[in-house]
Amino acid sequence: MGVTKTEAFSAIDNRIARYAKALAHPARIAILKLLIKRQACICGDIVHELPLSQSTVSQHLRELKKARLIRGDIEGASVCYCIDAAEWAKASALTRAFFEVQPGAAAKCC
Amino acid sequence: MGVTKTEAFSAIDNRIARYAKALAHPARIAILKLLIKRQACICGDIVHELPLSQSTVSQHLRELKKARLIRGDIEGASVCYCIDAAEWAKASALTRAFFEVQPGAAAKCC
DNA sequence: GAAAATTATCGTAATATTGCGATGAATAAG
DNA sequence: CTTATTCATCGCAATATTACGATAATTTTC
Repeated sequence: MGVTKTEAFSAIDNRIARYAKALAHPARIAILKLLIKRQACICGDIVHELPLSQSTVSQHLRELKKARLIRGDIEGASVCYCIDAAEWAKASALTRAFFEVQPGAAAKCC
Repeated sequence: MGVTKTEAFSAIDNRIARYAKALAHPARIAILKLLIKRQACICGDIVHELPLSQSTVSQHLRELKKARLIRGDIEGASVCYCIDAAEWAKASALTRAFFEVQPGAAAKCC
């Protein structure tokens, strides 16, 4: 149904999935990398760096905002985006914890 | 268009996005956790552990297989699934590298 | 104030995702 | 051989995603 049975899964699992969903598109990976690289925030420069239309980039930024990974501060006529450090740390920690469980134990199948 | 401009982004960004997409659903997080927890692989036990129908679980397993994060070995009438250790390590490393760039520098906005 | 620049949002189109029941294919059990 | 078990796949319905152009809302510049 294109609709996820959110309530059927744990809060942690939903949260990891939420972060993963935000990263599930190369454009959003590229945007986040840009925001990190320039440290200070960027506005519509992102549009010029990506091979996508302005409206599409805006939509991706909105997705990232929805996942709380970035913030956008209005700066005159333009908007300044940046990584939300707290949420970023949370996403990083949860994802790492998820991947780090039993690093080698997964090797053998049946 | 529901279609991603894959060719417009770097191989690394596409790869991270591919892994993230596989993790972008709580059911798949739960499945992976199960596979890790039981070390050895499982088959349709997954269906009994999740509040989803057999066909839906099968579809999620297929997604995970598409991302190469798991493998499925036929074991008589049933199928044994397990984490693909090599790919798992790659996903872990790429994701970690992505998150670890400039841990604190993202704090300040404009 | 009028024109230009910067973003967000709306509308549309194409495709993807999520979920389920039903059906198939394969092996195991009787 | 027939029947049950196990799993994948098909078909369907509802919704979501990706992308773009057009438009609207701000703000700056002239």
